[in-house]
Amino acid sequence: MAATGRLERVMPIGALAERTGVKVETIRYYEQVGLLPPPERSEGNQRRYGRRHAERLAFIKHARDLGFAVDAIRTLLRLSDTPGIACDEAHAISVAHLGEVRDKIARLRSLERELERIATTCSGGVAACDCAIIEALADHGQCNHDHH
Amino acid sequence: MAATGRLERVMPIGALAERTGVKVETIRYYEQVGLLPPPERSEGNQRRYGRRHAERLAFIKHARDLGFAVDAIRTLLRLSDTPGIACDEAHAISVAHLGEVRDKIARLRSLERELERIATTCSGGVAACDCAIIEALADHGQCNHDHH
DNA sequence: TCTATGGCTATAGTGACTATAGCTTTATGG
DNA sequence: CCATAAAGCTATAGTCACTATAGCCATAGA
Repeated sequence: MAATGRLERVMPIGALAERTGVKVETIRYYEQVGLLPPPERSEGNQRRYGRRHAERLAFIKHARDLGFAVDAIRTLLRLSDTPGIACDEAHAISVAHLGEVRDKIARLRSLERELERIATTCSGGVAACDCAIIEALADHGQCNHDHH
Repeated sequence: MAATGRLERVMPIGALAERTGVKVETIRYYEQVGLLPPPERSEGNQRRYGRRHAERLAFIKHARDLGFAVDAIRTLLRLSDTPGIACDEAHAISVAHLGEVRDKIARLRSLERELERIATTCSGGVAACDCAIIEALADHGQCNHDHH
């Protein structure tokens, strides 16, 4: 008895992992650090997940893929559980993160340019070279680039 | 006696740190992991560095600033100690690293675009919003972007 | 000689997982 | 109905490249 609905949506951790693309160990880790609430357990103490967990984990994965820190995600999740005034804070978090991403892009671009310079100075195989790459690394003065 | 030259170039770890912009703790860490050879010690067991160490540390710092992994730097340093055939391998390392940097830039650009979309959908403060940012994170289907 | 500053070692903490060891549970086929 | 293989469990340690702490010792300048 106690009919559980037409479709049994409950699944073990491996199925959730496969469905969301998050590794089993990582799911357990997210539970441990309080991102994912502890699910029900089977008689034999194994985790059993439902649709809600799958959705929450998808949220977490998406945010992590976007580079949000676990701590920021904790806040975003809290906001998503409190639909009222969520917007302002969520907006601030995204904007701050966007700023960080843009910073990182700018820094990587400047590294790209210097690496290009370094890597093309000596194209390898040349006997007379001893070695431009290593010299470039040794002598920062050659580079007009401020790694801050 | 035992004249040490016109100029005493020997310095303690703090001076080396200041000169190179690498923190004291990080210098000791580099020694521990075998990037920087153990220097001479004073009577009282304090590290005393010379020009060679400063140069090697500058090499390490520059390479780290460029995003080379400590392991890659170990190889580059080995190559720079073996001037003969160094070039090919150094070139390969730089080119591989340049590839990684370009990958990272591409991924960050696509994140930038999605974050822009997310952050501008709801500009904050709007009462009717509940909340576009959080919905965007919850529903990956909205995003035409493949985080791989 | 006193003292402020700096240096020493050893150990633990960071973030976000990942891996391992040594068990127990569950699903499936005979 | 039971054996077995696959999957799950906990607890702990390892990863990378540092960073921080505690508690002690050395050095330089007044």
